[in-house]
Order: sequence, then C-alpha cells, then structure tokens
Amino acid sequence: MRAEALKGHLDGLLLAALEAGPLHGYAVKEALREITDGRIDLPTGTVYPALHRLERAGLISGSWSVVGGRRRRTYALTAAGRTALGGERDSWQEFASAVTAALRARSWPATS
Amino acid sequence: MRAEALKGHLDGLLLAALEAGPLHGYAVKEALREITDGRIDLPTGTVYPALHRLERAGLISGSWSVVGGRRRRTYALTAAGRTALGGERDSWQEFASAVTAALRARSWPATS
DNA sequence: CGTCCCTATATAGCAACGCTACCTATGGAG
DNA sequence: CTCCATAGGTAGCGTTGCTATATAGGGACG
Repeated sequence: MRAEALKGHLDGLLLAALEAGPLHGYAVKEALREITDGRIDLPTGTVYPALHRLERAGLISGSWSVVGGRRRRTYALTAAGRTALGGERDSWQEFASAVTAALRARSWPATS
Repeated sequence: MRAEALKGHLDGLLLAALEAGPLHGYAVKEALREITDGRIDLPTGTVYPALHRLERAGLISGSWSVVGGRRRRTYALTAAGRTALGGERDSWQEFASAVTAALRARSWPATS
C-alpha cells in the first residue's frame, strides 16, 4: 500500500475502530491491522498525533489509566465523533465510487 | 467530496483519463468530471501542476499545438505510464477494500 | 544479569500533495 | 463591449502522514 494513500481517510478509520467501544491508542493501531488483514499497519508516529488531533476536534475523548504499570490513554467516541463517523462513511462511499468508476472506465469522453 | 480526499490518488485518475487516447489538459479535467457525474471536478490549479509532475516523471508526454487560435498542450500515455496505471489500479483495489472493510466492520477486536 | 522484543506513549521535522488565488489570452454570445 | 467558456500557467499555503528518535515497563532467553 502506497504510503500517502491514506491522506484524508485516516480519521474515519480511527473513529470506526472506536465505534464498538473505547480503546487505547496502541489497541486502535492493532485493531486496524487485524481488521484489514495487515493491509493497514500504521506507524505509531501516525496514530498518536492523529488521536490527539481528533481529541482536540472533540470527536473523541481520552482519559488516562494505569494497567500493569503502564500508563494508557483510552479514547471513546463522543456524540460529535459518532456523527462525524457517519459523514466519513458517506463521503468515503461517494469518493470510492467515483474513483472506481474513473479507473474502470473503458471509454472516455473524447472531449479533445 | 472532501477536498483532501484525493491525495495520492490523483495520478491514477489522470493516467486513466489518457488511457483511451491523448487529451489536452483542460479536456482531461472535463473528461474526469463527466465520467464521475461531476463528483470529481478538479480546479485547473490542481490539474496542470499534476500533469507537469507526471510528465517530469516520464509517465506522459506532452506536445504543443494550436487549435482555433488557442495553444494546447496535448498529453499521451508513455509505456511507463501504462505500466504505472496498472499499478495504480492494483493499489487502489487493495486500498479501497481495506478501507471499506474497516469502515464497515461491526465487531472490532477487543484488544483493549 | 544483560539483552532483546513487545507493549505504550510522545514529539520534532520533513516531504508531498492538492487547493486557493491570481494571472494571461482567444473566441463567441449577448 | 462585456461576459463567459475555453486554455494554460505559477506562487504560496495548509494539512497530513511518515521517519526518526526518545522514554519506559514487562517478559523471555541465554
């Protein structure tokens, strides 16, 4: 998977990962990797800043806890986040169908 | 369609538009708009620099002509461009299926 | 005991990308 | 004569995800 392919679609994936219930950052990364059969394996330097961004935007809310001596920041979807997730799903559908149509097109308008 | 959604996928669309035959820049933009029912309507400030980039990369080759008093730069796929288009199609498939799977998932691994 | 790996979080700096805003220019419609 | 569609172009910007690096606890292995 090309590195920059994700641009603009990461937020939706993170929100989706939190839809079923709160997770901490590392668990989000792992969940995403598992659900996509390893196709989306985000570096931690991508996950954490993105989660911070989503929290600043009010789409998720985080809280610290300590489990087994390790500190964790667990995130949960906010109401706004749930709404945003719906929007991400819609816009992904629209985007994906458009790109698929364009890439698949055999006959293009001969506008030249 | 969110503005930044295209990031990393534009090249494939432009290459695909040229697959059926050479087009000039403005025609590429129009063809893309028509084939996607207006869902992908690129600003010219996106199209032209992208075509220059593809030309520099050797994926398309351009040539000037004059039609009706207006100068045009017509682009054609190179062999490398045709190969690249195949790669773009493959990586799009992989990417799209991964994102769709993640966004659709109802039950996420409870790795927390 | 030392080393390594997995878990867990974080940040600085970078490069790429597409967009906005602007500019030039021709030809046709009103 | 003005406006719009066509046709091409660039400078500068903001966002975004990645790389590289740092910290730290716990467990496995020798």
